[in-house]
Amino acid sequence: MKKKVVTRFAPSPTGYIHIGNVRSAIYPYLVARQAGGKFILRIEDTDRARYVEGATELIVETLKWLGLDWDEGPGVGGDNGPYFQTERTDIYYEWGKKLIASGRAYADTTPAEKIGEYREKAKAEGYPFLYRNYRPAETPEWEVGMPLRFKAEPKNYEYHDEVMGDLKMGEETQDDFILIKADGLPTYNFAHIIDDVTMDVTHVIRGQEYLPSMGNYLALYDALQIERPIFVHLPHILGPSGTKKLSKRDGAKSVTNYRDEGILPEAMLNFLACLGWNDGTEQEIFTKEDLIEKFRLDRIQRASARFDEQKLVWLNGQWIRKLFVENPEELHRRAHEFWDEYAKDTTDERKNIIMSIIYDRLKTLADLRGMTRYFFVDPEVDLDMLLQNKFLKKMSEEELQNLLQAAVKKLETVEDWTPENIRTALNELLIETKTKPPVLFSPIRIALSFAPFSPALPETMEVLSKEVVLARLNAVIRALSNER
RNA sequence: GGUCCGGUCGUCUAGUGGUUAGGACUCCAGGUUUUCAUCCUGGCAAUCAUGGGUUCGAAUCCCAUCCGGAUCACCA
Repeated sequence: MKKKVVTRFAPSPTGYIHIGNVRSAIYPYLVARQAGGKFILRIEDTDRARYVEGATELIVETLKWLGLDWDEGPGVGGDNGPYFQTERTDIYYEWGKKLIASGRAYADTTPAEKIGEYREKAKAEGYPFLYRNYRPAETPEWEVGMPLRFKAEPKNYEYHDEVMGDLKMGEETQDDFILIKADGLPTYNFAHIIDDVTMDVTHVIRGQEYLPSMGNYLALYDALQIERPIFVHLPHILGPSGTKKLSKRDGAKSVTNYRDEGILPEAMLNFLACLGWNDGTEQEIFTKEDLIEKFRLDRIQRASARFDEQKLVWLNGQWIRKLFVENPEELHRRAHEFWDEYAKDTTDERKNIIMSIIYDRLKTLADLRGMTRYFFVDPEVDLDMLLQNKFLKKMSEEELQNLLQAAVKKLETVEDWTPENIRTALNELLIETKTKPPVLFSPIRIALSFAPFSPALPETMEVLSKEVVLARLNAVIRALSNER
């Protein structure tokens, strides 16, 4: 019988999840869901020095936001727990003892300074440092509190990686490495293998920085006589300069930063999944369901990809439009926290109307703040914006003033303030003033909003109300005459 | 330095022996929207890292070189 697919995301709680490492959560999730298997969240918290309070919550929050639900792990439990490595020490000790019994692990009380000396010596003599060349002759019986070291028996290993293909690890890649530290906690190198086997994990999906350690891991699977899982090593995501892998040290933003900047989780998931993966077609927009259906491990790119925020923003614009068309209520809900503080006293109904005329100009939800402020408060009159406009540059201030004056007079006559009536009035005005559309409508648009973008004029005017429209036009007329 | 991985438009990529090397983002131009943005159409843009082979034919197969990245912890 074929084994049930089990994948996992196993972050260490040392801070937020950034763009560079979230793919190692997305891909295992997709693999598990596609196969109808399980996706486990495991917290690798054995490094007490780098442990950050609250980091687990941050991880949970990020995964939830992206829509990556897990079947076992913090918050949901499961039969293979605990899901925090610090709570699993008995399991590691048990497996460590197996290795001691088979002669493949030994207690190593060599002081760090001594190891440092060996390393220096090897470096000075110009050959690679391998601890197994300095293995102590006599070792005490192991007990918790002593470092436990793997005893390498180097071999040539071959293995298959779903992304990288068939690979070899020579003897020089295998060494005596620490399994359990002096603080009684296991190292990643040991713990992840024990956890994976005890949790029946079938696919190890992680960043390719672990590739050079594969010799040691393969040796461990071998010594423990456990079956190797399927290996999937993901290429790195590079920062904007393209020269370095994205990392917190170099200011990589957290996934939730993008949420706060108005990126939709659907867009983020879509973007990240397609950074270094594609289905071979020209499709660009993928829903989570599309991804679950179409994702294939063997189509993951081998080369590192650069993170391009511009494309993310474009994709987000696509998703905002898609969401408005398919589920406007949901878009309104998501937009809720992004409205300008000036809008706090505005009814949801009015906000929804504004959204319906502005949504196709939004690239991020955060654009809402700057792009809709003039609906709530009178904008500051900025005559330069008016006078520098490409259609109005040639006009004198007097001409501009007359034009706006004419607009006021015309709009005053509109009784029933509907977009249709406004449109009709503006069209008549076009004929009466003998001007071209850009020349007439640009100053009106600018006078009403003083914003770089605004929706169609009649709709904007309707939402603003007749009184506000007339007041703003008059304010600009006054400003122009003061200027003269 | 040793080991490992990689290398197609500026960026993300399609491509597995025969293609005018295709698409997307960005940028530019035109059009629609009576303005801006959206949207549509078109354009710029890769001598497929370089040099050798193999072959009638190579981005695709082989070798070498170069360049880039990762990793060499009682971190993960």
